[in-house]
Amino acid sequence: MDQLEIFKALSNKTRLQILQWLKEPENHFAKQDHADFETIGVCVGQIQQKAGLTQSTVSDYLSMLQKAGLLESTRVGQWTYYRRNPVAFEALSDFIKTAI
Amino acid sequence: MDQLEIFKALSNKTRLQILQWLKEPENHFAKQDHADFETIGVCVGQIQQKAGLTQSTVSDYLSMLQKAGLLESTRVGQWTYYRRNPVAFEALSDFIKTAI
DNA sequence: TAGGTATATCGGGAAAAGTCGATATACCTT
DNA sequence: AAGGTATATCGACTTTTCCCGATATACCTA
Repeated sequence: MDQLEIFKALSNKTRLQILQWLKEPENHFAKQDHADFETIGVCVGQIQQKAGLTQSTVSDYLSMLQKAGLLESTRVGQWTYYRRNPVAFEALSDFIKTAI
Repeated sequence: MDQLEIFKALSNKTRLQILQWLKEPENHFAKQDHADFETIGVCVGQIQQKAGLTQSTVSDYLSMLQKAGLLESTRVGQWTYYRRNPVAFEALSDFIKTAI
């Protein structure tokens, strides 16, 4: 776990918001046709639409969050689904409580 | 609590390190003449020396951490002592566990 | 194979953060 | 009051981040 990389990933309003959305997908996204976002996540297009930024920016943001370990992704056909990685948040929460 | 401001404050190697030092001052700093760092904190000069950056940079960093709520400061004579604000870390740890 | 859709990557211009040296401020001592 | 020490603030330069448009890649369907 590279905490510095994680904190950098969290240092952006839109990226923070995306994480909040992905915490409760059913409250923030329309139901998807080919995937249950409870288990596999939400596709890039839906996140992009909600964020109101360009596709390239949102794709960048998601891969940044994934590189930091906060998100996981699954490719299914032409879609990439992103979802929270709960373990990372627990570890980070712990780091904050015990190390700094 | 402005989480975005907090995460920005945490997005720097030296600032993260300062927080780790201030978590256990007795393990990282020499005893001070005029103050007990367990209660009042560590003065800027000692932190600067350990960080190896200029005085102005470290002063900036400390005030940034304080603005974010992570540190508290006390002025005594010509010294300013900085110490952890434990409540802020608990709140942040909680935010990470419950909101994102 | 050709065209359509979803996502990723690349290159760049603008804005913000990192870090410094110089200077200002505050306080202490004589 | 004058000089010394500790910290804060300012201005500038460099590096990084933000966010875009354009293009590439991957996959699907007819």
